[in-house]
Order: sequence, then C-alpha cells, then structure tokens
Amino acid sequence: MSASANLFPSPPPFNPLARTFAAVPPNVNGSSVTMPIETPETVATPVTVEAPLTLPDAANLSNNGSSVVSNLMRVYESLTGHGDGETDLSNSYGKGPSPSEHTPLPQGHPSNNTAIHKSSYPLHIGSNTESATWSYETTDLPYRAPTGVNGNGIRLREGSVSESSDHVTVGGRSLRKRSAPAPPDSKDGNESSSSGGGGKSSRSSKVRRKGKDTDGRWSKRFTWPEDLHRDFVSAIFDVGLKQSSPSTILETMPKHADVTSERIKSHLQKYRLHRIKSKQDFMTAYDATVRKLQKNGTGALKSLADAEVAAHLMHATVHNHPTDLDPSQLSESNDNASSKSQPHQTHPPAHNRKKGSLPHDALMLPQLTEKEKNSPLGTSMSYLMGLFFSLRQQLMAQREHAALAVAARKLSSEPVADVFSSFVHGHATGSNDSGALPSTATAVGGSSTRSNLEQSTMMKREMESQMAFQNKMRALKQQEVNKYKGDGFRMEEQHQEGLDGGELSFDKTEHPHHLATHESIVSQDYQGAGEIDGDHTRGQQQHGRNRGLSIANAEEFWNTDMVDDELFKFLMSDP
DNA sequence: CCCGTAATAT
DNA sequence: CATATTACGG
Repeated sequence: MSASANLFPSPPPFNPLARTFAAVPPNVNGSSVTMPIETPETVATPVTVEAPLTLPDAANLSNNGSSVVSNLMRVYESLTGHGDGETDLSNSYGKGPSPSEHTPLPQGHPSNNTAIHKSSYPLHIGSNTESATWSYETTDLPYRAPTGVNGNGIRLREGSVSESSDHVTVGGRSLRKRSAPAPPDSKDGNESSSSGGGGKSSRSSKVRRKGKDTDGRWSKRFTWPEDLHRDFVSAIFDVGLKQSSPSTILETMPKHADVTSERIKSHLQKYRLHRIKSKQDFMTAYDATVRKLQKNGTGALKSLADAEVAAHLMHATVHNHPTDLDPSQLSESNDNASSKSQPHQTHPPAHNRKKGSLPHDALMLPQLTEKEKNSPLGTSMSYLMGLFFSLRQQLMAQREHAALAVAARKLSSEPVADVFSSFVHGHATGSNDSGALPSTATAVGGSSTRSNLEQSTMMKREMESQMAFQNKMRALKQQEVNKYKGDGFRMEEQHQEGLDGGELSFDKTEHPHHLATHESIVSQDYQGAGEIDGDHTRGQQQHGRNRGLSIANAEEFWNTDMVDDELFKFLMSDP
C-alpha cells in the first residue's frame, strides 16, 4: 500500500506507446529482422518484422520534443508490444480506442494488444502513455496544451480516475507559503498565507486545491508524469547534461503548462544526484565483484545482479573465456513449464550451427517477457533493439539520399546495406544467447550484498540506462548530422561542429584492457549524456577482442564505446 | 534574474 | 524515505 511506491513508478523500461506509426512504405527492402515470437510458454514462431518506421531526415531528429531517444523508446515498445497483458490492461482507460489507425503489427506479432491511449505527441510516432499499472494519471490533454488551458499533470489522489472535464480552477492564491526561515517558535498557520510579510515572491500560484474532501482530491504536490519525465530526459540528452539548465531544458522540452523552470530546476537537481549515487553504487558493486572473480573462478558466483553481470562479462572477456555466464545462473526465471528446450532458438533454414560460430542467420531478437524487460539486461536489450531499428532507418534514409543525389554514381546503395546485414548476421548471438535473460538474480544464501540497484526506482534505472543509451545515440545522431551536412555527405572528416547548441562530444574514454575497475568503466558508461569536455579522444583504441558483438553480451556491448567508433565505421564504411 | 545547492515540507 | 517546493547565496 505504500502509496509512495507509485510516485515514480518503476515500470518496465518504457511504456508501450502506441504502435501508431502508420503506413510507411513497406518498400523498404533490405534487411528485416527476424524475431522469434516467444511467449513464455509458447514456442517461437519466427516472424519477420518490417520496421515500420518513418525516418524524418536528420534535421527532424534533433529538435523539440522529438528527441531520438524518446522516439526510439516508443519504437521499441511498439515493436515489442506489451504482451497482451493478460489482465492488467483491463483498465478501461483507452476505452474509446481512438479512431486512430494502428497499423496492425506485422501479422503474427505476439502482441496485438490494444489499449492504446492515443494522443498526439510531438512526433508522428508517438502517443501518450497508457498507464495501466502506474497510478499516476497523465492528462488527456494533448501534450502541447493550447496555451492557457491548464493541462495539469497533477497527480490525482488514489484511485479515482481523472476526468479531464472537471477542472479545479482555483483562483490564484498560493496555498502555502512559508515565510520566515527560522523563527523557532513562530509557527505560521500557513493554510491561508498572507502574501504580505516575509516572502517577496509574488508568485501567481497555479496550485490547485483540493476540490472536496471527497475522493477526488488533487494532490497539491506535483509529480512528474512519466511522459514529462521522458521529455525531460530527452531534453537533457539533446542539450547535454552539462549544458543543462532550467532554461535550456525548458526550451528544449515540449511546452507543458505544468512545467516551470523551478520544477525543472528541482527535477534536475534530483536527477543529478541520482546519477551520482547510481554511479557509485554501480562501481562499488562492480569492483567487489571483480575482486571476487579474480580470486575465485566464476564458478563461485551465486548470484549475478546488475553490476555483477557487467563485471562478470568483463572478466570473461578479458580472459578470453569462450562464452560464459551460464544461463542457469542468470535465469532464475519462472519458466516452469518449458523445462529444457530453449524456445528462442528458432532455427532457420538449416545449416549446422556450430557452437561458437553462427551461420548467417538473421538476428534473432528475443521476445522479452515483462520480467525480463525490467531486468538490467532486458533493458539494455531494449535499447539495443531500438538502436538497431534506428540504424536501419538511418541506412534507409541514406540510401535514398544516395540514390537521389548520385543516381549516376554506383555508390548508390549497395555498400551500406551489406555492411549492415553483415553486422547483424555476422555477430549475432553467441552460443548462449538464449533469450532467457536474467531478471536480476536475487541473491542466494546469505551473502547477499544487496545492491541498491536492484531496488532501483524508475529514476534510477531509467537514468542509468538512458544515460548509456543516450551517449550512444548522441554519438550516432551526431555522426548522422555531420553526414547530412552539405548534403553531399562525404564521410571524410567529421569536423565536429555542434549542431544546434554546441559541440558535443560523448565520452572521452579510455579502454585499458586490463582488469579494470573504476577508471575504465567509469569513464565509459555512466558519463552521462551530454557530458562535454574539451578533449576529443577519438576512440582510436582498438578493441582487441571485442569484434564480436554478441547480443548476449549486450551489457558489454552497450557499455563500450565500440559502438560509436567501430560499429559506425562498420556500418557507414565509406568508400 | 538565473543557477545550483541546501533546507523544508509533504 | 523519496520527491517537490522554497530559501539563499553567488
């Protein structure tokens, strides 16, 4: 009953946003990703998904409210679909399924669930969150509420469903305002503050007051709805954390009545704090684990969670361990029914697949279960998928560009595409992949070093992963933008010149190849989006054995800069 | 006035 | 306890 638990709901990484992206010329030939449908109990049936995305040109990718990040998040959810949440969805919210056309997912897509809360969102893709589970209610108002209208994101107290209709419009008057800081004894009845004395803030309050004692009472305290939070984060991404200030964010973020600079200021503060704490927690756990690993073999591990997983992967990598992380450890999954066979492996055509090496299969994207989605790995997976799709988009776009611009030239299409597929194919899953990703194992026995990370709340988790994600995306975005510049797109040099805003550079990173603790890791991942520093250390470091991007190693993959350099070089390999 | 941080309130 | 709101100092 902890009401508090819901304040910042810790939902699956991302909520399903409508799969609204409508018609996109399926003409997109080329690679399609094959994803095995994997219902917890049902065995997979391969399905090829045409990513139905529309790719605005580079320009569109960057501005207001249409941050790549949030878009991708939607994209992923859409593609992945939230399982027809057997029950939960019951929520009547989206009762009147907005007339909007959902492009039905490619036939056979597991989730044909509906329950989409439509509403116009910045980009064509989006829609609002349909919050079946989380308690907070987001306003129905379309995001950009017509100025003046108060679309309040104010949280509604317990249970009652908000009707957009009734408006508690309270005439301006701040409900409480505390005046003098300290006079120990003087306790002002703050109830009806006299705006007179102490404070000089002549704030035109926009605070709503509780309408009645009865159920529907507005909570005075504003809580950031998930939507806004995302926009917020996206904004940070766009502008860069270090550049982030209430004002900048405010500009970057889609306008919303309830978002004031002060709110942002506050939120930002919290955001930063969380970031720090998360980083510390992670590093601590990571270090600890690494030490253990150095001593005892990997075998000694009883549980793997979060940082431990990372550490483990790292360790394995360094020691050239073929592939470990036996699924057995990781998955404490609840799959009771299916005992042995791992459904996820839908074996395509044929071919004898050797253990370590994969033939030219299509990239198999596991259908994540709810539980998995919440797990660190699952989350990472999500991002990765988003990344993939995004990249695909980019490629398509580039093809078009190329085709148009230089129809004559032969460099029109071919190269790029192949590179991509080779990437996808060549490095797909290692032997272990098994869609069964860990759901953050719970400590076994007594040695539980409960890392707070496990209990992470949305803020935390989302931030962490998003930061990592954002770093990557930022890089990608930047590169793309650079390319599009001048239209002729030559990839020669990327004299990075920040696009709007300033120069951005992602992580400066070093990749000591030793058993690294802190230093290396820290500098990589958690640097946070938009951290800028003068130093542009192009990742010239070679990632020795990193070449194989196995999905299984999502974490590692994700936490490495390899993506920025290697991958891109790979994908966009220029002539 | 804008920001970041610390102190409070909820 | 976590998060939002205010106060305060640069």
